[in-house]
Amino acid sequence: MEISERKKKILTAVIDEYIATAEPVGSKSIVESGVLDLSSATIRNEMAELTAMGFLEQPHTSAGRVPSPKGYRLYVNELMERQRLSMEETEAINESLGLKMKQLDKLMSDVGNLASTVTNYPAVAFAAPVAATIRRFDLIYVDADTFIAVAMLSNDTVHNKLVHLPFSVDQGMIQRLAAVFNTNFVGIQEDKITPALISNAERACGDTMGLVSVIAAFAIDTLGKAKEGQAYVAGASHLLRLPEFRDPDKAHEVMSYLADSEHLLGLPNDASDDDIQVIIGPENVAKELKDSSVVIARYNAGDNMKGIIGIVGPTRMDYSGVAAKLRYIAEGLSHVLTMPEAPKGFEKLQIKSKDS
Amino acid sequence: MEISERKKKILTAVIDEYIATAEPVGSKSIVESGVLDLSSATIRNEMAELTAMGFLEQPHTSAGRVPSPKGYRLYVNELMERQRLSMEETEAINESLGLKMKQLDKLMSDVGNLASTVTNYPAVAFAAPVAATIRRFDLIYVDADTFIAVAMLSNDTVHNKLVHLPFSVDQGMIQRLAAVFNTNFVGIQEDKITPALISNAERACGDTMGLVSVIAAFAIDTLGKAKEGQAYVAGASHLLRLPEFRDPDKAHEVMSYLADSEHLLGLPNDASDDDIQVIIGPENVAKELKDSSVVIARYNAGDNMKGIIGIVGPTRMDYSGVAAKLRYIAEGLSHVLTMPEAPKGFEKLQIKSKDS
DNA sequence: ATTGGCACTCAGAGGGTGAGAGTGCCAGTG
DNA sequence: CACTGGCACTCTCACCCTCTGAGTGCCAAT
Repeated sequence: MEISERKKKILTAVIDEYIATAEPVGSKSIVESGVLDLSSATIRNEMAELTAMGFLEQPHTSAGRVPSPKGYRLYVNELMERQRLSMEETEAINESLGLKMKQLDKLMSDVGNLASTVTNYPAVAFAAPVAATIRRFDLIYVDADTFIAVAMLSNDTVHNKLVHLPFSVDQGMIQRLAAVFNTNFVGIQEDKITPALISNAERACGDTMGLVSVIAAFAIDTLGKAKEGQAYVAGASHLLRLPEFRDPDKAHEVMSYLADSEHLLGLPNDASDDDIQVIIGPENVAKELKDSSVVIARYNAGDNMKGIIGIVGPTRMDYSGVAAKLRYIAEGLSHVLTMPEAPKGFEKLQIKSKDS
Repeated sequence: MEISERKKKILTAVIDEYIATAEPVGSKSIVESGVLDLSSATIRNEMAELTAMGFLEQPHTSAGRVPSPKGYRLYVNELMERQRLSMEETEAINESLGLKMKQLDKLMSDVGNLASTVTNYPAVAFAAPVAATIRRFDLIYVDADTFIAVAMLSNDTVHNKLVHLPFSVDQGMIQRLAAVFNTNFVGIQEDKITPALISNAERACGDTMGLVSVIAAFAIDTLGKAKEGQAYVAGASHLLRLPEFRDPDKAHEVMSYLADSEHLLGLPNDASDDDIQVIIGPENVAKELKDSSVVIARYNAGDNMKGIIGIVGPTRMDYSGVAAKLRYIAEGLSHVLTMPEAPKGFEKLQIKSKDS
């Protein structure tokens, strides 16, 4: 079944209108939009056919048409025009990106907030789970019963933990521990940290008080976090602004789904494209999102770590605008994150820290 | 104006009933509750007086009574009984607490989640802002153009930052930098980090490439975070479950208020009590919360850092239950956080890391 | 002081109605 | 033959009205 050029134009007009108003679109408003020089009767006939072909839907006999998921899909794939951002928008984004610290794990919640603010939809940001290993290990001696464990992972994130002990250790022991961890725990994956390995390490540095266990627990925890990924949601309350979520039960369903980060990490399973990915309504595996659409962009943070940033909204979403904004943010992020730290003048930093 | 014992009993019955049902309470249901052996007419008279005294309110002439903020206040201060937690509840809380890492800044979101789950209300958790100083500074050399900056603050939190440079530095320089920072930047507050100080430090270690600035920016950022405190919200979607937030506009108002952590940090300004603090409806300074109540508990994390955990809900809140749960969590936390790290057997840690 | 009774009030549910928006179809037209 | 104007038809939604029932306030009786 072919779809004529004219039908495409009508479909586009219907979707644009519906995205703007959230109300079923009648033949008359298409005529008024002026994209086609036809009478409403002709449009009606065409719309009837589009309905028969499954691109539009009719809430009830005497209402206008509403795009179906299939309609949105065609729109996203072919019809929508690539939107450009306004000066204000690009500037706002640039500014936010410039101010941020450059470490992915600390960045995610900020990026989520940024995306949510810019799009007016809830945003989810997460680091794609990777099987990370420890690249480097340090123990910093603070005082007799306190030290800091620092682990740098293969994905370029750094984690630390302050450890208070109920007994004293001397600085030599700390150094031995660090050395042992750097030889035995570096480069291995989480599941390779076995009780046997621990015992070995304990013997190697003469630890009888379970210090190795404490540090190993930290290592496992840290690697576990990397493996599971971590997700943030920002701006969930934007949902309540939208007419399709005025029903509190529906809003609650989606919001509690988003609140559980386990769910979110399942979102981008079919990682493939470099570009924007759009998941429309029923295409979502999760039934809680069957009336919602998700737009996802990926960004790179060095070789080993990928971040994902997504927007959740109703199927009637401003796909074009959201895609443009996400694309811009993701590109900017990749750029910022892969660039080395450029020392700047201090004055600038001072100002920045004040209005943050 | 005295309030008789009998009036108190009636008020308590009205509030308990209203908390449970969210609907105006009539004289008849008080009789049925069986707390007093009186006829509905007598109760009516008493309720009329309670209304005149301002403890109850009437939505309209022929509806039952609803507690006023003044009524809730009396209830919270005098009438409500201290609830005990069930075995299941205490166990659930204990388990969650036991599994957590012991660093306050990493703990907050977890604690928020816990509180929200246990109470079924949205929870906010934040570290009380303190004017922290850096207690200790370390730079870890990774490779020629990469190092890790680690700062331990006076409030016993540790922050790190991975720094990639667009040029090389040698290990000696890193050591000089660390030494300079440890002599010049330790023990001072954020606003004492001036351009003059930076220049001095630059001269002291012969830095011409802005390295000192980069590290100083990290210091400022870290101290700034401590000074501003940091807030997390968990379980905001619980609001939507409640009849008083079925109006999406109202829900939106409160949720977006909660989403902005700046607002939250203003909440506990009048820190004073050691115990639970209850803020009822219009007692809130923020007008967005004028129909909501906030229950706050404080916990200690070492000498210099205080954490706060709060629950936000409608004025019709299960004050007694929420207070009991928060109290329990806060006590447990204080306990866990002030205890030194007790090394445990590895098997336990292994299991723990799997089901987390 | 307490109670049973009664008249009164008022929000909210239920039901009927009309307006308006939109459709489908058909006959007419260039 | 594609397009259009017109018309009958459909259906939702907003509005209004009525009626019910819960709850009150007050009063006379105990």
